[in-house]
Amino acid sequence: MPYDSPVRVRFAPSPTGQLHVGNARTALFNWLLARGSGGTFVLRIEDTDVARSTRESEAAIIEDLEWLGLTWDEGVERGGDRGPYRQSERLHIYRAHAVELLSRGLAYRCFCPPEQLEMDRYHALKDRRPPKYIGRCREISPEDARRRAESGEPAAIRFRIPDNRDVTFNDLVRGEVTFNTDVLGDPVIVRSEGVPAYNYAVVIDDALMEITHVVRGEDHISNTPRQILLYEAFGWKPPTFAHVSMVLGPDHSLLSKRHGATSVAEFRARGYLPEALTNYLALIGWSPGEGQEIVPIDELARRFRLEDVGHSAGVFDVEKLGWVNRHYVKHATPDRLLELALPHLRRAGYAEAPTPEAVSYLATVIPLVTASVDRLDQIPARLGFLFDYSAERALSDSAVRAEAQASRPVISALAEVLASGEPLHDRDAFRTAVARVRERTGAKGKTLLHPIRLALMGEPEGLELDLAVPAITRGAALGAAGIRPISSPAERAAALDRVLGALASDEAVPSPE
RNA sequence: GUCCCCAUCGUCCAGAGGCCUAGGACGCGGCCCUUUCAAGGCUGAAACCAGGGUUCGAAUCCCUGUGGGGACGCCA
Repeated sequence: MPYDSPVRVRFAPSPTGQLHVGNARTALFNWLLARGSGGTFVLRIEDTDVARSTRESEAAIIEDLEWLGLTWDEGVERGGDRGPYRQSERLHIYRAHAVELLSRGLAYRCFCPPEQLEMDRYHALKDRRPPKYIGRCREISPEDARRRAESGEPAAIRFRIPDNRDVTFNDLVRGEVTFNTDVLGDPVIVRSEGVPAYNYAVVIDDALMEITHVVRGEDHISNTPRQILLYEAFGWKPPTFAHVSMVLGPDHSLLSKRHGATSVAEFRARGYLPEALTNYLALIGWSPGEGQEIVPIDELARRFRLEDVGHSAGVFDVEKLGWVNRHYVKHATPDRLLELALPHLRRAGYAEAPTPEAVSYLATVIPLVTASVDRLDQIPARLGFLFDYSAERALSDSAVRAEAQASRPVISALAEVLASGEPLHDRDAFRTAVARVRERTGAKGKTLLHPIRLALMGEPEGLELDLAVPAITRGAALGAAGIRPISSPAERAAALDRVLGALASDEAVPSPE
């Protein structure tokens, strides 16, 4: 049995910006572990960086977690009996524990001004020494230190790291890891403003919140020995640690903004589905086995084991995310698709304020293009043939224009047939019209359909005409129903024929070029 | 610089000494379908970082090297 007691895990973001997909993956792994084992998932906000933390970021992160479906049982906005869950509201707790450490001589006051520390660091780096705190204030007597602090001299509190000791822990994903304390340097646990520092606050919180498994990014692995020493100082049993590998960009550096979208919010805005993102994120550094790739989140929770998480960093592959997303888009219900696609259509200016009729029209037309789309924000472009028809633009490519000019008879015939015939409400009506054009011109195959496509859709490629033409016809019948008006097939054919006619008479006159 | 972690196709994973002439997925190429582009189906190319051990036998274990990543902060 992998986990003897009920698992309590946590995700502890600092509200200093958007939720990064790498952190989202960490949150996901925690969530999967909790859900898969009937454990508890705690959300704690680490807002001890007063300068950078904002309530806006906190709200944004919470929104993203909820959107992803990574619900938490205990924590901010949900409560629980081990709160408060915002570190800025736990200052008294940190203070009390720091006083204890101080009185036991396990911590000491440090009066080194920040500028001094910066210099130390600079020189250490220059002399190729580890840039750790050199311990200048280590030996100040507690009495002196207290006097200086009470006289108003700014003092941080540092934790005393013992000399030359091996600290070993058994990492659930990496196995046994050992650090010697000599590489460590005494960390600040309480800043001179009285606010706790990360390495200290996490320990207090994880211990008091009874976290059993600390699952976090590999970038924290070298913080672990310091934290273990802190647990020991308080006589607490450290949790089990599990450091999951990092997520990299295509160039193998840490995934960052210069690689493009990195935040959950951006992916949401681009029209990725939450289940696609969680599914894909789970696939970085882990595999459900049996060659399966498309696995819904509940199933992931059932199969996920920390022991199976890979050891090496993984490159974030937008292409594969796109593939996963496409899968979920294809399987989404029409209603949901409509709801999700509407904002994108609005932004494109295609559907500012659609009437109920227009909405039900859009509901029929959106599924036509979803199979060919990786993201929902690509839907407007795929639907451009409806809202954005222009005979002039259809002919802007010279090769296309040449073909169209050669096919002018087909286009003229089409314009005539459509001017007098029935609207092309369905595919049979369309095929009948095509047959008439064929009879009149003798054209068939490509020479028949290519010009017709160009005339009706304004594009040499795209959706099947059998599907597109009825959609155009029905859209045109709608008029201006809070959407951008759609011109009818008859109007389109006439327009293209007219432009082609103008072109022909222009060319009859020798051009000055 | 010091310490820590890591190392299988371009990418993500499978592989826990013989089942490996290394498997799957994304992507890429080809073919099919099709009036077009996609989608879909089929198919192909593509990897065990190097060198030493251990062993009858190593992608799998050990060592060294190399490469990549992380950390060393009054950021988290």
